[in-house]
Amino acid sequence: MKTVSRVINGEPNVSAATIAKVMAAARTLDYQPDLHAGNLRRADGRTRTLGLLVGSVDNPFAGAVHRAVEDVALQHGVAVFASSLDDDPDREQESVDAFLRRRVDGLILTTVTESQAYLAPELRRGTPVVFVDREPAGITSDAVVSDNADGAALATRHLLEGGHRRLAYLGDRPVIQTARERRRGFLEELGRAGVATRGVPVVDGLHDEESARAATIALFDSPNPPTAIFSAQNLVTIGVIRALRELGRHHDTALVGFDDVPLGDLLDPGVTVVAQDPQGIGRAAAERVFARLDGDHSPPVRTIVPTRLIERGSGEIPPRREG
Amino acid sequence: MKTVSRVINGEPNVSAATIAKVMAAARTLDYQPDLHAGNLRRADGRTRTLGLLVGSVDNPFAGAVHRAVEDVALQHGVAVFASSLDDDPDREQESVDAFLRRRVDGLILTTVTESQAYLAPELRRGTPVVFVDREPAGITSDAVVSDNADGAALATRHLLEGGHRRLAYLGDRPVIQTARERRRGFLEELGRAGVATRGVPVVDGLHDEESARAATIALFDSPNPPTAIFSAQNLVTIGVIRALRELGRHHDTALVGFDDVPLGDLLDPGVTVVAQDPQGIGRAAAERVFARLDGDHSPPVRTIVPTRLIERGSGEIPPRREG
DNA sequence: TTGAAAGCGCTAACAC
DNA sequence: GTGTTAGCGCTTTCAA
Repeated sequence: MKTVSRVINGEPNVSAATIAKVMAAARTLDYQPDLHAGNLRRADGRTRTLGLLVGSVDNPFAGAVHRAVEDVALQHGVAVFASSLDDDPDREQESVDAFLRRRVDGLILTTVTESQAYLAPELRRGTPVVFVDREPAGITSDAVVSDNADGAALATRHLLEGGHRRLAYLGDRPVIQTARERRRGFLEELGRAGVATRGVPVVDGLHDEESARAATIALFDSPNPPTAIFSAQNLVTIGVIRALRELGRHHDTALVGFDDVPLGDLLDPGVTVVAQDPQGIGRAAAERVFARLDGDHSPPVRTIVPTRLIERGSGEIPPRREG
Repeated sequence: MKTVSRVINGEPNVSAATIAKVMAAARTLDYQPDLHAGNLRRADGRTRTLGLLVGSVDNPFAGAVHRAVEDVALQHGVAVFASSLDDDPDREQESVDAFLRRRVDGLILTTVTESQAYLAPELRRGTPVVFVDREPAGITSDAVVSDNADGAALATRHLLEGGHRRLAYLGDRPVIQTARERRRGFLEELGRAGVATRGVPVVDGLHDEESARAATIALFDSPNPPTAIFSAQNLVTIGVIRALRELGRHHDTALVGFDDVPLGDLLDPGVTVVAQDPQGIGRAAAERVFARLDGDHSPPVRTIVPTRLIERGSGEIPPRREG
């Protein structure tokens, strides 16, 4: 009997006796319905599956985003494919293709390609695409991001208010949209404060602890080293901390990082950061996907998840007085 | 023409002209093959999909495992579903069901159920199941684990060799197999060293930073507090560190943790740990799955990934001399 | 309340 | 080299 389908899906109009028989058989055979086979014919065409692309699944920011997405997805009976981007445009394309070939119902993406126009056909087909962490280019779709320029300005203002005038910027590669925004926020805040930006060290292209560490050491190998550092990324902040310790400068050089650092409150000094809210970002992104799936056809939304300054000590170190 | 299939899959015996025509059409229509539809009929029945269940995707240990699994899977063109267990047996069952309904080719599981016998039918069906971090119960299958008892003994021996005799154990809930193993390793090592275990504080059931912090504070609210602590889990270690600082005891109480702690080398004192190798565990587990899929039908293998002691300071603090 | 027939998008097997 | 036919496990539609 093909009434089996009715029983499995809990549809009405089946006699109790039939239900019992089918259930018994299912148990004996360890039957598990094949979701994908059903989806092939099902009216809504949903695979109850979602694709998530993050920086790397082993990075704490991404982990928090992932977890929040999973929690929302779980409530909808949706499973999530997770992949790591590694800031590699080819990997982005391959991951997205892999998701699409598996007919995910929605996409939550951190991207590194110059343009995501390649997603236009999929968007037209009705697949919800939500960008997280970084905003899309060459295409318009929902996005959930931190206000990077604003957060960077907040960090910078904090240092300026502490009396610093010799600041330095250390950040990630400018191909990354958030890196550009954070640098912009830093420079604009200096401008607003009337601090001349020429002569301010702006070191780009740092991607891991080691390059940040080396750059910091180089920075201090100059006649007039900065009294305060704004490090615009996670790993960069850690590299800076290592360097300052090596130089014995961690108690006389102020540091504010963008994005929180694990155990940042237990270090000495505590690490002052502009923290993002990765959980909030993940949740908002997943909710956006499900709203779209539920028929929300309003224009694309840009959701900004606030950042906040957490003072822990390193950002409150006053400028050195020099003779 | 249904020769399309041949072109898409790069099969031989198609003329160049036909290939070109098909490719052009595919491009125009933004065609993406439906992997699942194909799988329905394909001989090998592979979905090129894998299910991974970890403690929580936002925990650093799990993140590293996940990343390693992803890297191996990627080489095989396999996408991975990741879910969080939260040490909840119901969640385990639901996640596994969700994976099975999606016909994953293999399963990599951290479990918390008392018995995983419920997987027997799936195993008989030929789906490779590899247990990670914790060993299976009620069923036999491949497993990739750290040697928990051995690692705990290593940590304990290190403290004993430092001259400590008043040790304390702080660990996770004993429903968790690794927690039991680590406790066993600790107690057995004390026995081997001829240290009486009665009177040694063994605090179980700690699951997060806060409970570990409270337990540590309680420990010091006694006439003869320990001079050395073995904390048998990640978050427990962090809770202990917080408590020791609050008590001003972090420089006169030795501490060795099981499982590494982020930035453990930057704290003061540096955190001595018995580190696991989550990357190695993830890689080995994924390789096991693919070996099984490639036809390896040898008996189940238990792979032990070594732990290692990393001395950073906290574990080398000598016992207090008391008057 | 139940079942039979068709078809989802693809691949297998076998013609042509 | 290319096309045809059948069928994977399910849901849809419609008839009984």
